[in-house]
Amino acid sequence: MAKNDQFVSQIADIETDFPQWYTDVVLKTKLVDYGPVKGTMVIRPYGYAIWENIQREMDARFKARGVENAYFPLLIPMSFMTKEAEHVEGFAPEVAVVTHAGGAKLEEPLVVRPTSETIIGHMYGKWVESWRDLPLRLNQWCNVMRWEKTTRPFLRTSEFLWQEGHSVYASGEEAEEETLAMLRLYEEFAKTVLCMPVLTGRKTEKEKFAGAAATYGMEAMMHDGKSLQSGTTHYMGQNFAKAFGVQYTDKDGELKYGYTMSYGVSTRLIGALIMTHGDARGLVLPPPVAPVQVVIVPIAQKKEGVLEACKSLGERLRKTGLRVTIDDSDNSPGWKFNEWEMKGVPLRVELGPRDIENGVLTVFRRDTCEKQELLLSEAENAVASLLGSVCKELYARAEKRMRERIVPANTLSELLSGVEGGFVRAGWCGERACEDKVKEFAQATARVMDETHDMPFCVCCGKKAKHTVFFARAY
RNA sequence: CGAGGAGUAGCGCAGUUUGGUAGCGCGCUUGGUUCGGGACCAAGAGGUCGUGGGUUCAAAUCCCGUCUCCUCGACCA
Repeated sequence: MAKNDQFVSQIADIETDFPQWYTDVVLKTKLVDYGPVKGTMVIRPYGYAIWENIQREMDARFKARGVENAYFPLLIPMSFMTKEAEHVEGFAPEVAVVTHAGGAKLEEPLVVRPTSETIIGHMYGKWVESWRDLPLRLNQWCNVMRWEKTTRPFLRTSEFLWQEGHSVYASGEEAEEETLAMLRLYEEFAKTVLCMPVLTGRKTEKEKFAGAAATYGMEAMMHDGKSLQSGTTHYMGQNFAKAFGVQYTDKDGELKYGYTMSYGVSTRLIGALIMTHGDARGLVLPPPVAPVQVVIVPIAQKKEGVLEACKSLGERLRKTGLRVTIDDSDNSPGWKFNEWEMKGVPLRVELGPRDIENGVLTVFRRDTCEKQELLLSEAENAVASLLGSVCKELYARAEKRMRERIVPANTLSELLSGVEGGFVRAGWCGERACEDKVKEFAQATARVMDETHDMPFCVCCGKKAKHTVFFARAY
C-alpha cells in the first residue's frame, strides 16, 4: 500500500482545492503555455467526449426550439467592437489583438473574438430587412479568447469552447421572453443532463453583461461552497440593434430597430461537473454525458468463456443505445477498477467465472460505491434502471447539499459567516455602494436576484430592501 | 502591478545549511509468473539540475544578474 501513498495524497486534497489532478491525471487535460500564450487548454479525447455529449444534448434542445447552428469569423475588426460603448469598455481589457498579417501591418487591427455580439450584429444588420425575417435565431459552437489575468483548468481559461446563441425579435417583449425561456432551458439542462441543481435569476447592474439591458444567470454551488456562474442569458434591448443597424420594415411600412438577446454556456460546465459530483476517488459523471456509461471488467479473462461472455453482454447493452467499453487490457482487475472509477464511469460490470456459473453479473455504482448482483438474463433492463437511479441519486445529493448551504442573513456579519460555506440569501436596497461594501467586507458578490422577495431590509445599510439577492464567493 | 513560494528524468519530489561530478517513488521498455479492489520477480531506457555570468582544483549546492511558473489580492463565463 505504501506505493499508493503518493496517489492517495494526490487525490486527498480535492475537498480543499481545485482538483488539479482530475485534469492532469484523469482527463489528461492541461493548461499549456508556449511563449506568451497562457492558461489555455489542450483537451484530450476523454475530456472532449464529455463536451461532445454536452453539445449533442444542447443542440437537440435548441433545434426543438427552432434555433439553427451557424458559424461566424474568429477575427473581428476593431471598429465593430467600438460601436457599442459599454460593450467595448467591458471587453477592452481582455481582448487579444492581431496587428500584423501576411507579413505586413494591418490597416485596422483585428480582435480575436471574446464573444461575437458585434460581428453577428454586423451580419444581422445586413440580413434583416423585413418583419418576415424575424425572429432570426442562430447559435454557434466555437472558441473565444479572453486574456484573463489568472486562469484555472475548465473554470477560467484564456481560450474556451462554448456555444453562443444570438436572436433578433421584432418586439422587446418577445426578446425578453426568449431570454427567460433560454434561462429555463439551461436550468432544465443542468438538472436533467448534468444532474446539477442551479440557482437562476436576474443579475445586478454591476454583474450584468457589457452592453446588455438585463442579464440572467445560473449559478451552481461547488463542494467548497463557492459559486460557479455556469450559464448566462442576456436581453440587449435595442443597444446592439442600433449600433449595427439591425432594422426591418414592419407590417405598417415603418422602419424599426429589432430587439436582440444572446445566451451561452461553455466548457466551464465540465468544471462544474467535476466540482459538483466528484469525490475522493475521482470523477463521478452523470450518465447522460459520461463518455463511457458502462465498463465491463472481465475477471480471470484468460479463462475460457470469460471474454466471450463479456463481449456478448457488451453487445446486448450496446443494442439498447448505451456507450459500453470492455476493458480487456492486461492490467489487473484492481487496477482497472480504480482507473475507471477515477474516470467517473457510472456503472462497472464485473464478469468472471463465478458470475457466469451463477448466471449473474456484479455491478458497481460509481455514485454510491456499492456493489450488487443482477441476473444476467435481465441485464438490459436492470442496467437501464440502475443508470436512471444514478441520475436521481446524483441530483438529489447535490440538491440537498445546496439547499443545506443556503442561509439567510440580516446583517453583514451573518452574511460573512454564511458565505464561508455557501450561498447567502439577503435583502438589498439596490444601491451599488452596498453591493461594493459587501464585496469588500465578505469577498462575496451578488450572484442572482431571487424572484420571491421576502427579505425586508438591506443586509448592508438596513434600509428597505428592493430585492432579495443570493450572495456568494464566486470562481 | 503589490505580497509570498518554487524551478533537479514524463509526473511528484529528495539532495543545497556543511561544494566532491545526481538519487528516490510512480510511470515507461523487455521477459516471466499473476489476475474477485491499484500484483510480483528480473533486466533496462531516460537528467548539459530554468538560464547567463562569477568564485573555486572542483558548483545542483556559494555570489550577482535574468527568465519562467504557482499561490493570494484588482477583472472575469
